[in-house]
Amino acid sequence: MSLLAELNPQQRAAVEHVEGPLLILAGAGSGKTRVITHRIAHLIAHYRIPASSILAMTFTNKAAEEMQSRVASLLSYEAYAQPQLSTFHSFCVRSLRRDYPAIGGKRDFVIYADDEQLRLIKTLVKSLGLDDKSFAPRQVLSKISGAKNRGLSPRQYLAMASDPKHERIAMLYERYQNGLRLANALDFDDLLLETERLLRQSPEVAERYNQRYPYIMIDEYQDTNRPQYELMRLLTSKTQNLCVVGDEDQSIYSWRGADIRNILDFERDYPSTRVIRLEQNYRSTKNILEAASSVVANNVERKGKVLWTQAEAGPKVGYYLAPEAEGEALFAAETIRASLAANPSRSIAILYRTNAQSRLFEEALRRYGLAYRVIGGFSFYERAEVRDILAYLRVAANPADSIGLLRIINTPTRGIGKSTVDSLEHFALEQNLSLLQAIERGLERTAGLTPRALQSLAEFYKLMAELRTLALVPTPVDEMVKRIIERTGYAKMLQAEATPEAEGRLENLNELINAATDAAARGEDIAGFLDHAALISDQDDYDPTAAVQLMSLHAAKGLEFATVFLAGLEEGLFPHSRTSQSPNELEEERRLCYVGMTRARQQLYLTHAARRRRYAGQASEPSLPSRFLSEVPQALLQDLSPAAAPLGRRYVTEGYNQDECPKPFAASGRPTYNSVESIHQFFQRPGTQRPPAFDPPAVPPRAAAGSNVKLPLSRTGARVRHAKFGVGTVLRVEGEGDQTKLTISFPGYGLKKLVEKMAGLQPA
DNA sequence: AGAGACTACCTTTTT
DNA sequence: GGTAGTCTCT
Repeated sequence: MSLLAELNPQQRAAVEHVEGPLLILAGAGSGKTRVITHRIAHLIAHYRIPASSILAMTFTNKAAEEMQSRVASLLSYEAYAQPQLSTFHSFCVRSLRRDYPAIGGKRDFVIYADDEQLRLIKTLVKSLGLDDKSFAPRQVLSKISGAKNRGLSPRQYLAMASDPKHERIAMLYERYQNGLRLANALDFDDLLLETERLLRQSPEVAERYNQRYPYIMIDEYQDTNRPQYELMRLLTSKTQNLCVVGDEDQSIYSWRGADIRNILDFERDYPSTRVIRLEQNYRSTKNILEAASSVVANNVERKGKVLWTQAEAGPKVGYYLAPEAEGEALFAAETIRASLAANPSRSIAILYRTNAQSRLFEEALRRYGLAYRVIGGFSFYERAEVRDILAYLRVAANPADSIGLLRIINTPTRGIGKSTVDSLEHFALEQNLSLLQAIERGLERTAGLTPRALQSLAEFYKLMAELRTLALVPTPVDEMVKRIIERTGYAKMLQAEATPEAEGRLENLNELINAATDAAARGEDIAGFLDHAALISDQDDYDPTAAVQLMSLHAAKGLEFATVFLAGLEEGLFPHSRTSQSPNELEEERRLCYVGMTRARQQLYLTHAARRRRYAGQASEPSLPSRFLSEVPQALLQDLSPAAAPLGRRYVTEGYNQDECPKPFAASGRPTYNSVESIHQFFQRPGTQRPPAFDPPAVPPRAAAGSNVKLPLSRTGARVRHAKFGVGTVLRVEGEGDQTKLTISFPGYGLKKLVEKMAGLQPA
């Protein structure tokens, strides 16, 4: 049958495997997604397994969607029932919303994401009188999360604590869980752990789920953590028809609890496992594959699979050393411009280790008038105004949510200040009440509050009571959102501000209303909408239509591009300084490098800068080349750096300092990266041909832009049309002449800052 | 007592 | 470049 015809023998074996456990070790670009989607389609079309019996877990919602559509396109008819494709987390939310009461849980819990978790930790750190420098909320949170993922209760954690600091963290852990419980909230870890508990403690539910999903598949298996593993075991205790797909070389989430043992132990826990290796790479050229393989070969902890390809060698891997980080970005922009001029539909990505690096690339691309899209960093649902309105919605749905309440109690400002909130919090803590209850009681007995504060509180309470009533009716979620924006005075506050920023925020709120309208149309209620907002990730924004994509290396997992720039290859940045202490973490960085390199189909560029400023502040500091660079065989590289710069010598040695450059793994007795001297020599080699240096578009001094002739489009309020974004409204005009930059609001795309000259705008 | 200006400190990666 | 926390003015 045609489903199998286009597969190689290993892929085919995987697709035809039906019963019993199957472990697919799939190298980068070996057709992993293809195998999963074909297998699902094959199970349905050939073995007549009902689609509804198949459950496939992915890492992101986007991946789930994509698989869904690929499966649908493989099946010649419209499947009546869809296979269940979802992330672990959304699967858990659905399960708990349905069956949590079976173990005494409440269905109407809220999900505390990052923001709320941190807020809760912060208040706890403060309430225990601890110093938030030695107990940095972020760090505390990750310790707690680590403990949870290892299955340790606060008490067990305390028992293991070997110093006062960890004893305190155990205390915080206990109070944190308590805080969640009081707020009727679950964090991301709890979603998994509580579902696990559900399946363990309710044999009836476990039985039902086992029967419901006799066929289970897991994608990106190398990035699952221990609770996910347990969950998987519980779901497959009956049939063991479990197929997992992973690649230990692409395991990059151990910091989030991903446990490589899940791959290594699989064969032990499922003794009848069949193992299939996919080692033929269909994605990249030989040069790219070889370069990437050489890097990852420096890892000790791996099964050591060898990828091969029939593809041609392709161009060499481009190498570029810029004097400054700005130059690195300009090189990318210039190269992209040339590449798009030759082939406008080429997909291009700039990948970096930290999201903060995106800024320079954005500026360079804007300077070249190139359209781009940033994945990650600040997502829509992380914007303050969006989170504010969502917090109103959450509290309306769940009045116990004190963290949410704290967020909105004085936003927009309504005269409930810090000291009022402080005394409310004290009161709530004393009486063991939620904050909203505390307000209610406080109003009754005016507990030591000023008349003015009481007045404001009474009004706020009335507002929340009204919203609560609406939520109970229940009111459609888009109606709720509109009502909140109106009734809280949020819209009025932003209108009054009358700045471009406020305009943008209003725009975002409109987007939120749109999102809510869509949700309502899909039949989602308030809780459903909130779940959706909490579980959506930046990567779900991924839109393959924009030519240039900017994202972190982590966000690039699972994607591919014709051209990839891997930027910031500098010691301390990549590998990141926080990781180079431990061999394990360093190996993870190296895998991350491997993941990044293998995203490229035809052309890969490795770039770094000799100097870089840590913050937007002044001092730029010397950077050493990343050890990963020296792990790429020299023969595969083509040096594109500007001829003018005396490479290597100056940059590499200047500012070199024994402390900054961690020693090679002396413990293992064999150095895994070259010494500074050899890097030095490596970059010294003569005779490389260099292309002529390029001139970035010049930025003339402001005063020099003499002509005050304003193009007709550059006035605020003008309606313009853009080829990609459609019709939008000009919100702000900066600069003059050729340098005129317009901030334009495009419905559906948000705010864009464009260089007028380059953007090709038409009056609309 | 609250609101707005000012300043130190910061940044890994994210479901 | 951004934000959370502190200081100062109303």
